[in-house]
Amino acid sequence: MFGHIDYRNPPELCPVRDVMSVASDQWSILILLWLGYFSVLRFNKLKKYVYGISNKVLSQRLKVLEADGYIERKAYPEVPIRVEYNLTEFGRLYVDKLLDLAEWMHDNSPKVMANRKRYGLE
Amino acid sequence: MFGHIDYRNPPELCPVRDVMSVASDQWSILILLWLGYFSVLRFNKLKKYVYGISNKVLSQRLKVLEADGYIERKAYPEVPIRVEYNLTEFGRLYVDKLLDLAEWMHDNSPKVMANRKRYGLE
DNA sequence: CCGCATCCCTTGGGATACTG
DNA sequence: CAGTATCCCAAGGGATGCGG
Repeated sequence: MFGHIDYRNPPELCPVRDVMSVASDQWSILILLWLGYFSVLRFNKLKKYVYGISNKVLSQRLKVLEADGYIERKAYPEVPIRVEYNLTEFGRLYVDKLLDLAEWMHDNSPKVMANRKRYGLE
Repeated sequence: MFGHIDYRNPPELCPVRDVMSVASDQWSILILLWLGYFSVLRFNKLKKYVYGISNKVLSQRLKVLEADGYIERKAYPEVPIRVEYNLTEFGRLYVDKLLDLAEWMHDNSPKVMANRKRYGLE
């Protein structure tokens, strides 16, 4: 344990592992970052920005992120229907952390790449 | 793009996505956190703490983390062989960020869980 | 003890077509 | 337009046994 967190448990018994598995999922991170950048995005815009994501995965991730309280979904009953996604206040807090992390990775990716090369992988 | 990072690219063209895919992998995170906590760990200890990980995945993640420069592997040619893993200086920097994130998730997991319940999932 | 090699299996996820 | 439903595939990952 680190202070009070015990990762030495399966996800069912460790909320942190559980929460983390959603929040640090690759696709979810990208979704959150783009929502942070644009504030509001519709399904197909999101799909365009989160390059390579499929319909299925996008809608699945959006549902989970909504359930966990990171994002908000608003549907306007027009024809054709219009749906908008945006961060909640909670989600915004998390995105700030993600941005910090992303910035760090950007700054250090050259180092990582150099390491890989030297190591012989890739 | 956020400043200068363009996530709107496949991982091959976006180093950040690439680096992130290693660094924010679920198993890798747990490995790094435990190494941060104990400073030095041997293979089987690691396997014990990173609950649920298999031989195969553990050794694969260790190799990648080493290649990317987060950890260091030292093999002592005894019989039977002894191998120790520890963070590099670079890895330590990253773990500090992870710890911050983990702390945040710990603090907020009740909120997330409550959200989920209210949402009806799970 | 470390960790590779094997085998097998599950399941995440891609592509596409379709509907409210 | 926003998603669901379907089908299908590749690959990640678990368990185990062996070898250095």
